[in-house]
Amino acid sequence: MKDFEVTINEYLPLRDVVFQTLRRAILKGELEPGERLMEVALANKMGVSRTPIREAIRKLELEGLVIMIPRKGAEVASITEKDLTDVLEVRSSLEKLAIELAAERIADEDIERLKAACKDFEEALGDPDVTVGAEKDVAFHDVIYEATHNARLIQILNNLREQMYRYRLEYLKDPASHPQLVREHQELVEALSARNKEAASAVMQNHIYYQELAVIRKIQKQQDK
Amino acid sequence: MKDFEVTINEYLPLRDVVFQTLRRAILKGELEPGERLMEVALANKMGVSRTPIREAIRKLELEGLVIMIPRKGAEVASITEKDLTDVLEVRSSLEKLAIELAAERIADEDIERLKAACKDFEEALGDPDVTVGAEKDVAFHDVIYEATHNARLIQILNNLREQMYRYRLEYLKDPASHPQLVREHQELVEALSARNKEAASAVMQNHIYYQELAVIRKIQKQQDK
DNA sequence: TATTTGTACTGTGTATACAAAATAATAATA
DNA sequence: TATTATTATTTTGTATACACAGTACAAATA
Repeated sequence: MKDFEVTINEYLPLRDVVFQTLRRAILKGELEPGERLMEVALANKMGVSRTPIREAIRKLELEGLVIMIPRKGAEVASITEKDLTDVLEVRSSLEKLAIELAAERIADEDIERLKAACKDFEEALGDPDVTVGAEKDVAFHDVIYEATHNARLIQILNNLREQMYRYRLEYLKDPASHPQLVREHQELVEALSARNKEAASAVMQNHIYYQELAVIRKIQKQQDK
Repeated sequence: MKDFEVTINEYLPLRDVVFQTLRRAILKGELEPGERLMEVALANKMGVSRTPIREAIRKLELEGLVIMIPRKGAEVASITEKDLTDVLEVRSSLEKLAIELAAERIADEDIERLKAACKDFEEALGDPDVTVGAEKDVAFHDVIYEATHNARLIQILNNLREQMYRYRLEYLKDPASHPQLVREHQELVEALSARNKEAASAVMQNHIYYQELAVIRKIQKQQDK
């Protein structure tokens, strides 16, 4: 009867569908900061009742993506440059921790996965659609995250990364920077293969630093206009 | 009419009351890991309907304090030693970041607040009720957190600290360690006053280290029994 | 006896109903 | 005309209702 084991696994409560949808919309900027999230309107638009909407909002609230005004409802939290630099400050510190832990703990098979991910990224840069490259970049860094074997660290880093979702493409848009990115990835692979903590850390700090510059430049440009 | 401006401010939706209640109960261990959170039962016990209960559970879910089993409901997440060491690993890294940022950014008036908090803590250690000391310890470290002027960092650190809520008293229970704690606090005050990043960082790392030892000892003792 | 089928029951997932607060709009008054 | 009262309207906060999945247990069947 094996043939009928179709994966009907993908069960998701409506609240989680709504949660992910709203989350993505906020991070993409489709829902603008300050915009009110009105339950009935959203419910109608998404073809569900208020209940799943409200439960999704509870999660967004805890994540800080929406703020609640008592008896007035939820509105999209506005992200200031300060918010983002705060995130970047924490993130770069934790990225440093992650790469150091990874250098200590990475398993041999993960090194193989890392090499593959590195190659994938390089190839993806050829694609005119930058999102392809962005995805492969995420995948590469995910391998490093997982090599830390610290679930909590991974969770926080993923969250911080998502906070910057709408800027994630910035550092890939300029093809002139691609060779450097590839080189840094390769250096990371090398350093991790050699379990060289210091080298890996140094490369990573540089790697992150340029991404941050790109993001901050972008923010400031946005604010000017 | 000033006289009647009694702070009726403290409006809290039921969902948040429920959230805080459950959260505290889980962190204290009153709700045991693996225990099911059944909505009607909780609703009856707390004298509310299922709705606020469910919304509170959504937040607990995102925080990782409960895990959802599809169509079966929520149960209290079990915290393993691995979970806690993961938390500690991240926390000590971020405490290091925090103290360094604080050393760079602390304002003069915050140094005064810090000195006061330091004294409060010392006095509180005389109290036979260790929770008093714990509170003052939290207050002291809060001043340092705030001195970082990084809201996101503060939020994450507060969260990590709460994860260890049930172990927070361990390092205060042995009076023999009190002099060292006080000394370290004083050294932190000194280093921060002098804006000496390296010194502050060194003291903090030591300070955290011993707390971690106490917590880990406690966990292992719990697991043995 | 072992296995299946049916049935009742429990509890979640979602929708709807109702009450109270906030806001906007309109009428009334000085 | 400006300002206050009054009334609708909108929207949240909370409670309740209903449908369906999951489970346990008993009856039926081989």
